[in-house]
Amino acid sequence: MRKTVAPITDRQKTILALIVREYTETTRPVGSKRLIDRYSLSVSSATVRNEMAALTDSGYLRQPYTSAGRIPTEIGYRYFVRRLLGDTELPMAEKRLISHQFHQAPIDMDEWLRLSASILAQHSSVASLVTTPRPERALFKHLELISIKDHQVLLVLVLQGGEVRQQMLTLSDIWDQTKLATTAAEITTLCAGMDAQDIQLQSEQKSDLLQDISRLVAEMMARADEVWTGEIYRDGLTNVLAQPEFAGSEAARPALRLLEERGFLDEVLAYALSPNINGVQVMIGGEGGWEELRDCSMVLTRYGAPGIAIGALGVLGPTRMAYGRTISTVRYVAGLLSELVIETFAE
Amino acid sequence: MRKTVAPITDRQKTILALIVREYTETTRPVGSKRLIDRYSLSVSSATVRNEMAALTDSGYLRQPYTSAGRIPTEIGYRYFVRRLLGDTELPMAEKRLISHQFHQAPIDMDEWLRLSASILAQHSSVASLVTTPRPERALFKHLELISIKDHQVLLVLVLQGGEVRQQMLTLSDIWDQTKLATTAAEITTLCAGMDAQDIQLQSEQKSDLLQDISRLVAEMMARADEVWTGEIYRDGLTNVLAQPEFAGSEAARPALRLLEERGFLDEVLAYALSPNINGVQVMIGGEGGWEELRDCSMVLTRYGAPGIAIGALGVLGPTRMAYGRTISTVRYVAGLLSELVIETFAE
DNA sequence: TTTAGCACTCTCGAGCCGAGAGTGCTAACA
DNA sequence: TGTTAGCACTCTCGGCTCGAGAGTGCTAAA
Repeated sequence: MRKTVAPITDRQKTILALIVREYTETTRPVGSKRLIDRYSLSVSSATVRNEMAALTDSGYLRQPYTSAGRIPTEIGYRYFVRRLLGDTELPMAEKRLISHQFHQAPIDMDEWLRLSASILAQHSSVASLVTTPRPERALFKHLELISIKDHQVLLVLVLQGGEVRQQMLTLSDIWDQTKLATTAAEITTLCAGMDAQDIQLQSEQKSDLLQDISRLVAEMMARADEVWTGEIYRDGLTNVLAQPEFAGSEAARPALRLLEERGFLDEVLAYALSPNINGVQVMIGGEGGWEELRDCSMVLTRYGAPGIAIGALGVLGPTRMAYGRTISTVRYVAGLLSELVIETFAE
Repeated sequence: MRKTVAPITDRQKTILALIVREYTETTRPVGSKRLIDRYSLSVSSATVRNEMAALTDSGYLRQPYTSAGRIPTEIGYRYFVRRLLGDTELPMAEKRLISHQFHQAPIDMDEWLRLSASILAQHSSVASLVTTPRPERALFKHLELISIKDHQVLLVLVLQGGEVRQQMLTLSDIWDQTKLATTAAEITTLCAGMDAQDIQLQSEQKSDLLQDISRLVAEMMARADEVWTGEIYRDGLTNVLAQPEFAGSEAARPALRLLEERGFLDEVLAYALSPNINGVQVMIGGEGGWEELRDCSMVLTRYGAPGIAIGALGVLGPTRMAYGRTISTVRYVAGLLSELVIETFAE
């Protein structure tokens, strides 16, 4: 299996790239004849055959059955994406189109996210995934306590960056709105700009209602840090089903099923958001160890700005996807969203 | 086509019910022989054949091809659901199971809704749909204005019932936090318990910042009334794909696609929420005029309590679904959610 | 090292066929 | 008049064969 390091000639690179390209377009195994017919290669089909045999030995290609055309293996795709695929830019016309859609929409983060998901899905005929942005570390901004009924109090916590979290709580005693407002104002002053830990620490010196509430606030902020409670916008799930390789087969179902599972989403998002990862990430054929994604790939990236707010977005499609186009679309949309995040949240 | 009014004997009713039942279990056309084998009918297969021929003439049954078994038509299903299907109750054991799952979960409306979607989906192997609850008419509760940066102000609007809506706005002048807080408090006092229209009306007598803000509040509340901006929880989309009648065919894809379309969801939810509709509604085979749902049915209902908060939930599955079971599950989950809404929001 | 030629392999779709399930009709029966 | 047994007939479905076509690997010559 360590054959991946096998040397690969320039001509083999060309052929591999052509096969990936041809296969992503036709969804059929690519033969030597087809290759020289379609692309003006200066060698004969026999030579191509020899090179293809070599690429097959090295693990970059495979044959679905004896004496059929070749299909890229996961290794082949990976090599293609990492080495052969230059940094493709989205054509200017498409950029303009997308940018136009963005600036037409109402100025509302929710709508922008929904729109991003929709654009990604349509543009590459894949399923898309966009999270809400949030600060890397939740920082306290403002607290409000609103009496709803008897013991019931609505706690509204505003984080720096404008994220709002609410929670209903039941107090053991009854407090009137004035008292609640005073308490909220007090905490707002005391905790301004603090993170979960700071608030937790200093809550210990307080007493009574003040202590209870600020401890709860600390908890809410800690939760905001570790679990992605934000919304996840999805779109185009059915695009994947429309792909010819999944037609009439059940293969796509488990992959789509995964997009409904919180555990999977948390893991994937955590990966995309991890600070040591930069740029657009491509996971080919379930690299992450998710058996269900065998015939699928994901293209993920982070967006936003460190210190302000970050989020993740990405795409799930067949392993045979137009990586160049998809990657550049994902990158471009992430760029647009980043700008919007900065405009909206910067302080 | 007006044959639906054709008289139908008791024996025919029995046979229709058995065919629906048998077909939902086996997914195959049901023949006369199979029917008397499986169920102890006191007549011969020839008699059953005669009755089946009559039911076919009347439009309740159809044959996929000459001399095959029978399948219920949409008319057949509709008759079955409206007339033959009594008010089935969920078995006690299942009720207990579901209720247990509910009371184990954390006390958080979001989680409950997510859980409801998941229970509905799993329990009937269908795709499910659950909206957040909200008051029938948005009523003002509390307003908060938080200075974020220079001209940027975060407006947090709390509606009666605890729904929170936020919006970022840019003011032409710079106001400090104290001034903003005073303004917010003023509006909070003035507008307590009002609806969108009242606020709109009285905003005209005010001036300056006060007028701008309260007009904006009125707009936000009006929007809350007409468009469902709340989250819609979905689950089990892939369950539909797993149904044998959709295996290896593209038929289910357009239906699932519909569940991603805002326009469809808005219409369906508006229907389920319309006050003149009561109880569980069944839409068979795209009754609403949605061509994409030809082979699908929806089971929808409202939940919550009028005057407090209401929401909608439902299910989308193949026309051949276990209506009894599905309807009672939908009804039961709606009941549980209603209780939770009342507990949480009642005042 | 490249290429032409060739025999060989394997899939895919079409066509064929028999088993099986189910029907409608007829005639007898209660 | 409603029910039933018997029967000839119909149609699908799965398995089978088979030939066309695409593609290969090998060999030998350039």
